[in-house]
Amino acid sequence: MVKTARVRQPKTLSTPERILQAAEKLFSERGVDGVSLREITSTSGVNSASLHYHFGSKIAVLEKIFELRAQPIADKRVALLSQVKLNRQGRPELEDVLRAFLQPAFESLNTKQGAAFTLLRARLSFEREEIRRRVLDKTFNESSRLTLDALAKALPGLAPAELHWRFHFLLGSMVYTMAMPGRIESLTEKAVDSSDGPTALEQLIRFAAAGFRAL
Amino acid sequence: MVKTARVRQPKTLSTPERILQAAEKLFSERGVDGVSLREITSTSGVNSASLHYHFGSKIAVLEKIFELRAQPIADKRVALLSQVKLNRQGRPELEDVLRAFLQPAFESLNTKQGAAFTLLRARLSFEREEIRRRVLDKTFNESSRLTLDALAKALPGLAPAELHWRFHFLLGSMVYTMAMPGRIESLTEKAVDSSDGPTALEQLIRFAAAGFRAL
DNA sequence: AATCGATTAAAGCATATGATTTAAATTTGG
DNA sequence: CCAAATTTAAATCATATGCTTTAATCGATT
Repeated sequence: MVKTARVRQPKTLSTPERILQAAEKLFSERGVDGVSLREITSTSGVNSASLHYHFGSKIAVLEKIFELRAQPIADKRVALLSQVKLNRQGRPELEDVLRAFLQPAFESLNTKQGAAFTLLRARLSFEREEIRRRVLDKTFNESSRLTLDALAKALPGLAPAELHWRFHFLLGSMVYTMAMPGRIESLTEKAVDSSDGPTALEQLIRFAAAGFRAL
Repeated sequence: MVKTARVRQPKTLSTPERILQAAEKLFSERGVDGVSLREITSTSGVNSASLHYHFGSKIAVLEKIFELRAQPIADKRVALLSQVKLNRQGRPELEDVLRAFLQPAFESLNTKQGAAFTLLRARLSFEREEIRRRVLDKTFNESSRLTLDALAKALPGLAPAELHWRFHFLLGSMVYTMAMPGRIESLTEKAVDSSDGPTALEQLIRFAAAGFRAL
């Protein structure tokens, strides 16, 4: 056994990148409070002084992660929403809106890095208020607002209160599903594999579309 | 300002009860890892040696909380499920099954104590695997299994895989809604008040029933 | 009054934590 | 090549943490 084995990555990654990658993984596995700076630095093979040099604090690392990864997802969401076709009445199809909203998050489950961030993002919905507000809301509020508008257009008869409740439920299903890869419900063990992004996406779209159309 | 003010409760509560109540509240607000033993003891006005005397560790406190509060909810669920009426074909109504499953959790939102536990339970869905498995799964698996069976009966045409996915989404919506009292989505600010248990319950039943019936 | 479980204040232990500093070494780009 | 930027090992700080112990006291039951 080599003592204090250096975990030198193939050096395609810069030090800040190594830190962010390790932190992303650790945060997603055990939450922000469950991870220490020392774990981040030892996992990434980076000196603690270097973390301090580049970021300054643990929360700053978290914020950087979001800055880098959440914005593209939100942007993609906005782009997809703007591409949704309108029918003769100038209304989008419900399923199209749902897909535009959900797809960017789910498709990132394909890459290892994306999956870690997706899990982190889901986990963060249940993190301490302070942390949540700091990084989550600001990033996703714009795309969520646009989605709500599009949903309202797709469902002209639906009262705003109902729409908001159902969007809330959709968020819950989405976040819960994204937060569960691997850790399968003991009950649904064989049937549900939340790491299967495409299937999860299609299933959720079908479920939610019917839910939104209720009554 | 009184120094080291003792927070002597009206002594209707025993020391273990005071510990459990304080821990329940703190855990629900900031998660298990976010709370220290010292916070629990100082909030409850109980000596740390007393916590050690009665429980032995932080996790043991958490397990005791679940032992006391989760079982009644699961029991009530089972009771309500057994009372669901069957139609001529011997099938339960979907909405009745959903209500039997959801009601016990949502109605506990009414009392302050119940709300804290409900929030804790929801939060725990996203806690470290080890903690989750330890307290969550074992408590709710039986009632969930019964619910799945009843849902299958209410939806004879539905493939098992679909059923499991949709039950998974239902769990997500439920947990997410229960975990959000107070901390309102900035977006749905006025429309959605997750602390309004009865409304949340009815809305979720309607949404989920339609979702389960999709296709 | 004596007994025994419950409770307390107080201190302690070993370890972990977030953050910071220093001084030397290394890498990088102009 | 050289100066600036980066990275490193190592140590340090003050504080927090989970958990434990001791010795004294309280309170109710016998």
